[in-house]
Amino acid sequence: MRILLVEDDAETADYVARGLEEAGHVVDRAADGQDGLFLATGGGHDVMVVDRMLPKLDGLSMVRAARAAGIATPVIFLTARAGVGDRVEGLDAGGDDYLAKPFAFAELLARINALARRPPLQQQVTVLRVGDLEMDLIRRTVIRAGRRIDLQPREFRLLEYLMRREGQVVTRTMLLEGVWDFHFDPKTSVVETHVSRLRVKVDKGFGRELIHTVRGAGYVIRADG
Amino acid sequence: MRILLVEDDAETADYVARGLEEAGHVVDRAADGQDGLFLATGGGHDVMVVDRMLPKLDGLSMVRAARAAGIATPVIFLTARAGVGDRVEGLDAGGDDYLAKPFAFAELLARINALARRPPLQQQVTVLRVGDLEMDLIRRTVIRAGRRIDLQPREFRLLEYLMRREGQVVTRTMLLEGVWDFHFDPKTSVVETHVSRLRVKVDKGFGRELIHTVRGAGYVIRADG
DNA sequence: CCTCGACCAGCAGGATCCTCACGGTGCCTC
DNA sequence: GAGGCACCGTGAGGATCCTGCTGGTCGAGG
Repeated sequence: MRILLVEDDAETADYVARGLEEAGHVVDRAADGQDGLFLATGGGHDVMVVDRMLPKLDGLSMVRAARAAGIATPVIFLTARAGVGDRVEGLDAGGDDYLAKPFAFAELLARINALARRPPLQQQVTVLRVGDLEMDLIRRTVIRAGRRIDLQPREFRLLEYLMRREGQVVTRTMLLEGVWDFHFDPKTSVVETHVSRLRVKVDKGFGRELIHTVRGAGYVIRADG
Repeated sequence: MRILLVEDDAETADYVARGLEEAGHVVDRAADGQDGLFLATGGGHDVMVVDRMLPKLDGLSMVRAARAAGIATPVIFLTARAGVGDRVEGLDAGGDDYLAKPFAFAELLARINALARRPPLQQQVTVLRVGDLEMDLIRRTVIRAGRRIDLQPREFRLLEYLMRREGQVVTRTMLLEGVWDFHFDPKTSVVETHVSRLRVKVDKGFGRELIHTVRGAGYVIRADG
């Protein structure tokens, strides 16, 4: 999930961004309302987390402007003030939720999930399965045929990306964007290298291969054939 | 607080869920007894609010099944019928409280708060075990392979947090919130320092290690490799 | 048989993590 | 209230390990 974080306090921003990234999300950051609005209008975010008090352009105005520009992305406001009046103001401006500082990160995460219209925690997909390969997203473990497989962070993201698109050919460009956050061509064989490493761990010694190369196109993960 | 709401009538469910969320709780929802039971057995709820009449599996049976599965979470039943006989039935099944529809939301909230403050009647977990490591929460003692281990308060909380999530990777952010009550990034190596100290006491000299670091993610406690 | 894409071993740089010594804080004792 | 002690957070320095790149090799497809 791609989340836009607009927060001027560096400490809070770092904390939130770190937590979100640990939870597997991609975070775009802005330190003031002007930059925030710019990024927001770029679109492509699933949720925005916006501080009310911001330099240059306050959070309320930023969200109003974004809404006026046709951006419908759900918004959660962060604020030091927690009065009812503020809450109404925030919701009026097009905010969807509201969180008073200081807040527990776990709560923010729960609200983000709620807003993104994802089913609540217990119901989300937490286990991906392709053939006899199994990935538990919460425990962060991968098991094939009963044997645990240890993966590096990047390998884990790569495998997750593939497994979420079982049977679908995934292009290099998709991988570079979704797994590496590269929005350009590195002109190296990063992807191939990691697919190779992944194969050694996931496919080698298990007989049937799951990761297949589609020449000229990309890769697929698939249980059959 | 995390609340499980099991209610098939969408209107009532929306109403209750919204109210609870506004009161600062996190709400997990299910529309029938089967889903409800599934979520309930996932654990982690402080209170369950359950309708008596549910599709697939009625509320009473659901709670009985949950109790049988070792779930001690307090339950409040919602019901259209308000007879004394029903009340007894509900309490017999393992319900803790009872509310007849239509009800005032404020009353539900009050009862939830009352229930959550009460220590659950069933025997709660007082001993955590991971491999040959054993933590007694009441005596505040830790024993591994028959040898007693003395831990400092913070070390104890840290180990407890890990053990309660055996096999699950715990991020630094989770630890900072759950063990330190920090809602910001201290930008120091507090966590690492304490994990290090904990390891010396818990793992050193016991051969097999229980606390593992997952680079780029966090830590896990696990008995096997 | 030639060409181009794919594969992968090896390596260096850098990010992450571990450990340790130090000092601050709060509590207890006298 | 001074002194001592236990506990904990800080930050530096070093160890470890991940990761992206290079370049040689392989093999499919034409």
